[in-house]
Formats: sequence, structure tokens, C-alpha cells
Amino acid sequence: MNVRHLSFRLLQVYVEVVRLGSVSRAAARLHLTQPTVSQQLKRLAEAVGTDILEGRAGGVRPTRAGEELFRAARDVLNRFSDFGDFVDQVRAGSRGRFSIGVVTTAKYILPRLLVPFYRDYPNVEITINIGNRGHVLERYRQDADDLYFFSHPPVGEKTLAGRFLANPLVLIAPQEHWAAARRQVPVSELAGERFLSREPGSATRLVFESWLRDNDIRLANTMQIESNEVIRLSVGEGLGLAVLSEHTISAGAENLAVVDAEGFPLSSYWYLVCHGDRPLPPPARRFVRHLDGHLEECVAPRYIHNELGPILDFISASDRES
Amino acid sequence: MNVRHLSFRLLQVYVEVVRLGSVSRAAARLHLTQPTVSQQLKRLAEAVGTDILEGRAGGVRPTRAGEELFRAARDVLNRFSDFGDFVDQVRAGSRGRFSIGVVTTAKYILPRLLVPFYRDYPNVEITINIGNRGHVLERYRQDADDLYFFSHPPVGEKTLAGRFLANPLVLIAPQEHWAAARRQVPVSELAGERFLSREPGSATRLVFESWLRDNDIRLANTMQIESNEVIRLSVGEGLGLAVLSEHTISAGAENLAVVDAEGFPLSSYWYLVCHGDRPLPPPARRFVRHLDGHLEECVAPRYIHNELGPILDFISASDRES
DNA sequence: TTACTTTATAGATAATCATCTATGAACGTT
DNA sequence: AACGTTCATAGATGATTATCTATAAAGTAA
Repeated sequence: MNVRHLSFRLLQVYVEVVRLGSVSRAAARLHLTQPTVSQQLKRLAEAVGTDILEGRAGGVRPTRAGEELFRAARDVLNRFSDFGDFVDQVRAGSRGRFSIGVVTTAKYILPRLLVPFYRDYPNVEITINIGNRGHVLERYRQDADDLYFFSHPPVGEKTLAGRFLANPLVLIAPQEHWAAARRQVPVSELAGERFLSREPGSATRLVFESWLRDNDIRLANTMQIESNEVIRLSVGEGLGLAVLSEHTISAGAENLAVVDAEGFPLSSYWYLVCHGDRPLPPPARRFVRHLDGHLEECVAPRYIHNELGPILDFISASDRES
Repeated sequence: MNVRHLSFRLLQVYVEVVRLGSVSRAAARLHLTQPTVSQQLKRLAEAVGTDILEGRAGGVRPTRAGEELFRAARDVLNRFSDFGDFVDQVRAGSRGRFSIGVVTTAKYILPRLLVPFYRDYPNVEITINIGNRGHVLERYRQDADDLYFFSHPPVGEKTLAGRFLANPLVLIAPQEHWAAARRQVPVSELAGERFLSREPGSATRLVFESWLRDNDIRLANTMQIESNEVIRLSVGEGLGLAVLSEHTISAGAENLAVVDAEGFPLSSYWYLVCHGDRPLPPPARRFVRHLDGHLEECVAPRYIHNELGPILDFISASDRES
């Protein structure tokens, strides 16, 4: 048996012939002439090395080896039909893999964005890489992930970024702090407090510092802590005040108060970011589209600021390409 | 995915490339040039409709879809390798089917001939068609079976027959019959007895009648019974005497005596018969060869009269043909 | 940078394939 | 015997395939 000259087409034809028990009828069904089919059968028999069909009243019937060939052919065609389905899914993006780089702060909203997608596309595997802003920026530069969540998107010729979620920054204090009971506290009055903040480069810190500069306020006493959790707990313990994403604090409520300070909450956003010079893998495209269509299922309406347009356009362009 | 342009050769090449992780090395192993393999991969990707390989340090690596294609290809090639083995077995005759037509008398020796063959070739299925001589002759004329056992082979231009087994016909009587105690009884003395015999046309009867004619003996009283078993039992019960194959009576010994009569046992043989104008199916060839080589395992040496030569020659000729 | 990989592309050619029309051979049914 | 099936064979043709050599492009290691 020389498998080398075996083609799937021959098997398809053969299967049809055996199913219908007739060369002519198979030819008709396959939109071929009868001699064509006869000849293909001949070539198949040659490749197999044995007679596979024998004449029968008004048609043909497989020989012993032919029966077995029929089974093998059926199995093989089915196997590849399965594979075809798989490829279709891969192409449609409903199956496959992609990765997201996210800054630590985003981990509070990430699950809410991911769960509905997982529900609709159980065969997509998402790899999530979490790090601080510096870390994720580095990954972005190396093109290590397909999509990124940034609070301050990196700038760059080919960077595509789309705002899609409000990320209000609130001022938090221990519940027993004097400012917790006031309304519209001028922040200048808080300048003497100790402030706990993330490392330099953190988006939250960038926004806060920029705001301080704009309002000509200089803080007297700051403390750097590289974890939102620890900051939150420390504020609860009375170690100081802090500016944190509202999403972060809604997660736990241990003895914290949101101070109603002038100018607060500070306005800030989450951006979906990707490289504009390389097509996204299909599952990532699926994800962006899904995100675009299902934001209201993920978060409260007041957070939604859907400006994903440019990224969606980019994706549509990629679709047309391939 | 267009299965139509998929060939097994492409899959073989692809599998080799993925296994070795390198186009060049696969090319070397397949005795092809590297561009050839590259081009085949391109066609394969085209047929599949997706990229299946991506560059990697010093070689290539399958994409997501490529991995799945690799699995499918491996499965499919294995499936056909199994089928190839099957075909080889069919061609060698160690797998398949054939049929034998036998006259009822032969059923006593048939199992002994078949069992050793079954032991050596468990994948060969034998269909046995048993009937009286007329019935089997009719099947022979219609070419309904591949091999036949006859005691008197049919004559015909294209009939191949080979004697291989003695089938002595003995005269049996009830144990208490007067002839049972005598030696060299002249059959003329038995002419007055009632004889039980098979239907006209039966080989046993033909031989006996021919012998009677040769010895100018005419029986007074006969009774026709179409079953060797019933004849045997009837003789045991004292209904009369009978001439039966020695093989037949060794099967049961109910109150029977073999009469030591003059001229007995009558000489007769089993013939293996087939049509000489059509090649035997490979399993039937295997069977004949096996029979030729294992007669002494099947029956006592005194029965063996192996004259299968012409049939074996015919078989060898068929082998060379295909 | 240079040298040595690696894979990809281009161009050429002989083989093969897919497909048709026309025709023949075998078989069963009027 | 004549007819209508069924499958097989022959001959023709354009498309595709298998395969090569030569060369380019891209990446890796010195």
C-alpha cells in the first residue's frame, strides 16, 4: 500500500461510490461523469494495491479489503471534518489563546470583564500577566502580550489605545478621621496629613501628583507602599490618608471612609491598549468586540466610557486582511 | 478548509517537519530539497486555510491550528497504516473469507481438517455449505463456493480435483449379526440381507453399486434413507446392513460391528475440487497449502493419499498473476 | 560586521491529475 | 434478439503537482 499517492479526494469519491453502491450514481451526485469516477477508483485501487470493488448486479460492491478501506476512509474524513471545525473556530476566534498585560490596580475590575467572556467563549484561553506599571510597560515594549489595560497608556506612533472605563480616584481616610465627617473638604487643609502612595510611575500616583501640581499643593509627609492592599489596610489602621481607585476600595470596607474633598474624585480612566502594527490573534479580536458589546454587564453604568472605536476599526481591518 | 486538495503525502511531509521542528532537516530525511518541502507546506497551509507554522529560532513551530493539524495528520496516517497492515494480511490470505461446499458425509472429517487451520489463521472466516451430493454439485455448477470436497469429483474441462484422503467404505452390521463373528465373509452370502443406503447419486451408493455390478451381485432388499446418522442407528437397531464411510462410523459406536467381508473395505477417496478458470481467493489458497502441509496432523497416516499437486500448481500460478 | 544558519521565493520542467467525449463490453430484462 | 442498464477503456487536454537549481531574506552566533 503506497500511501503517498492517496488523496482525500479519492477517498471522498470512493466513500460516495460505496454508499450508493454504484459508480454512475456517485458520479451524478458528485457532478462528475461516470468515466471520471471509474478512473479515480482505478487509481485508488492502484494506490491501495488491491482490488477494492467488484461488480454486482446493477452496480458495484466493495471487496473484503474494500469494506475495510471504506471504514478507514470514513474515519479519516470524519477526523478531518472535526479538524475543519476546529480551524473554523480558530479563525473565528472562538477558540485559541491570547494574553493580556494588566497593571496590578486593574485586577479588581479584570474578573468582571473576563467572566462574561469566559461564559460565551469557553474554549478561549487567556493568559493574564499582572505587574506594576513599569513591568507592564516593559512587556508592552517587548510586544509580549496581545492586549493591555493601562490607566495611562504609553505613547507611541503605533500604539492604539481606547478609553473604555472610568477609574475615579478617591481620597480615603480612617472612618474616625475628622475629614470623614466633613463635606467638600479643601485639600489644602489636608496638606499636613501623612499620605500613603504607590511607587513613582504608578498611574494613580501620577494622576494625584499632577493634580497636586495643578492646585499648587505640596504634601508634607508621604510614605511609599507598593501594594494597594497594604495601603488600604494601613489607612484603616490610621497610618495616614491615600488616593486610590474607587474600584479598589469597593472590594473591602475595613474601617475606611471616602473623604468628600474638593475636586474629588479625581478623574481617570482605564484604556485598552494594543500594538497597531501587528494583527491581533482572532481570540483577542473576539474579546475586544465582546468587551465593546458587554460593558454594561460588567460594570455599573456610571463607569462606562466606551471609546473603543479606533481599536475596533483596526480589528475590522485585520479581519479583511486574512 | 478544503479537504479536496489535501493529500496524504502533504500530511506525511508536515508530520515530519513538525516532528523535527525544521524544514531543512525534514527535507533531508525525506530525500527532498528544502524548497520542495517549503512549497508543500505552503500548499498544505492553503488547503487548510490557515497558517500552520511559524518561524522560530533555528526552525519552525506549529501554530495553534498547526498543533491540531499535527494530531489529525498523525491519527490519519496511523489509521491508514493499520489499514495497510490489513491489506497485506488480505493479500497474504491470512485474513479474509472463503467458502467450501461439502457433501454431508464429509462433515465427519471436516472439523479435523479445519481446526488446525483455524488455529494458525484465526482471521480467516470459512463458510461451509453442506448438502447432499446433488445439492453440492449444483453449487459447483453455479460456481457458488471456492473449494469443494467430493468423493466423486465432477468431470469437466476446467475442473481441478486432487485426491488427498482415503475414504474406505466398510460394511456394518449389528454386533449380534451372524456375519459380525465371521471372517472374510463372501458378500454373495449377504445378498439376501436388507441393505440400507443413501439416495441415488450419493457417492457412497455409487461406489457400492459399482462394486456390486463388478461382482455380479444383485441385492434383494434395499431401503433408502437420506441420512448417515439414521442409517447408522437403524443398523444398530437391527433394521439391516449398510455400507458407510469408515470415518462416519468411528464417530459413534452404538452396537455396531464392521463386517470382515471379502473385498471390503471398498476403496474410495476424498477429493479437493475447485474451478480451474478463476483464481482462488487468497485465504482459500492459504487453506489448500495448509492442508497440504498439515494432513498428518488431521488424520491417521493410513488415510493420507496426498495428490494435491495440480491444485497447488494452479495456486502458485494465480499468485504470480496478481 | 561577517559567516553560517534558517526559511522563502522564482523560474523551469516533466509527470500526474482531473476531466471530458466517444465507445466498448458485460449483464439482465423485455 | 433487441434494449437499456452498468462499468471499463481509450484518447485528448488544460490544470496542478512534484521536484529541481539558484537566489534572496532573515535570524543567530562568532
